[in-house]
Amino acid sequence: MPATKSELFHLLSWVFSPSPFSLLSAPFHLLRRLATLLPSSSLVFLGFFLLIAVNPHLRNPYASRRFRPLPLASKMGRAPCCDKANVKRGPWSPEEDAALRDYVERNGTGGNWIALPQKAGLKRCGKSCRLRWLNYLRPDIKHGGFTEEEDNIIFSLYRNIGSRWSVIASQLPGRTDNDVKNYWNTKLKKKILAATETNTIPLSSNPLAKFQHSSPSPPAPTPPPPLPPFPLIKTEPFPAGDLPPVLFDSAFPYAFEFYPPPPMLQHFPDTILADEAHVVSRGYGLSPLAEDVSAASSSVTMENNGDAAFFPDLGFTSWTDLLGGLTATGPLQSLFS
DNA sequence: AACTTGGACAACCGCATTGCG
DNA sequence: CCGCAATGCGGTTGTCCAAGT
Repeated sequence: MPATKSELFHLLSWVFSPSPFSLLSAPFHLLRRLATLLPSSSLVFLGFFLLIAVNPHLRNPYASRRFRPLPLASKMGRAPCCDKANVKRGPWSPEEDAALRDYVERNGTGGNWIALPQKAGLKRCGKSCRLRWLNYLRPDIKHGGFTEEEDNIIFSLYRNIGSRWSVIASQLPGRTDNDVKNYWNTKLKKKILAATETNTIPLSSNPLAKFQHSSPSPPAPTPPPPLPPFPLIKTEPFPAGDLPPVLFDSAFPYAFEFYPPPPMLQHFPDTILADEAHVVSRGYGLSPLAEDVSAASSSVTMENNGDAAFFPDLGFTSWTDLLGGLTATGPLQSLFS
């Protein structure tokens, strides 16, 4: 289809000239030329395609992700965990809860959650059953509000290991990772921020003072030992699969000092941790239990070296940043923004 | 009373890891 | 060692409900 000189001129004008007239006219010339070449059905198809392509609402007519079509990946590579078209979703009914509870109490999970729903007579995905059991139906689940003691543990661990909710939850009997995560996101984070905004708690002391037992909790048996001068931070990256080697607490010593550390954080008083002359750290090392828990967790990998996963919403890119920030500026303000 | 807003939490999703043949 | 299925995990979204307008 040889283009006429006039059409070529318009096209080139459109590309190279800033003239609004040529900008307007050239596309129409092209479309007119196309129309003479393509059958009308093709144009209808093309128009429809453009309509869909430029309109996100038409691309995805499903307002709720509940009804979102399966992503392409699930149709090609990775097999879905269950037939989503034939499983019930959404909130569990009391009858479903009873069926699942009865089945698990009588037969256990059998180590196979995928096959369980069929055996238990449930039209649910195995993953959904597992989640329901672990987060809600398990007999040892603790429902109800979190105690101040739990607040302290969560905050201490979050500061030290970040959002590894399963590890944190493992230190709170009866609590699930989902529980802890929701509690942190909806309440505890705000609670701590509010405490820092009252100015009653200098950041150089204990941000958790408000939450710690006042009475009749036992008084601090002994005052904390005098802190070595800042900085006390060892800056080497911590190894994969491990918690950071030194965490410590030039800025928040009292949360640990006045409050007994959670079991996984054993106190190794006045340990000299690194390079003899300048880098000293007091504080908390990992118990064997913690190492097991940590090794079992999959969150810290060589790739992120723990840094990227740590305090992701806080703007800290490394342990060094965080620890430096704690003493240099008001960290909690940016922490929870 | 009707509607809006925001909090709380249950549930889902997709990716990473683990375990097994 | 490899590939696949099952499981674990953390981030995100949906739903319910109470309080406010």
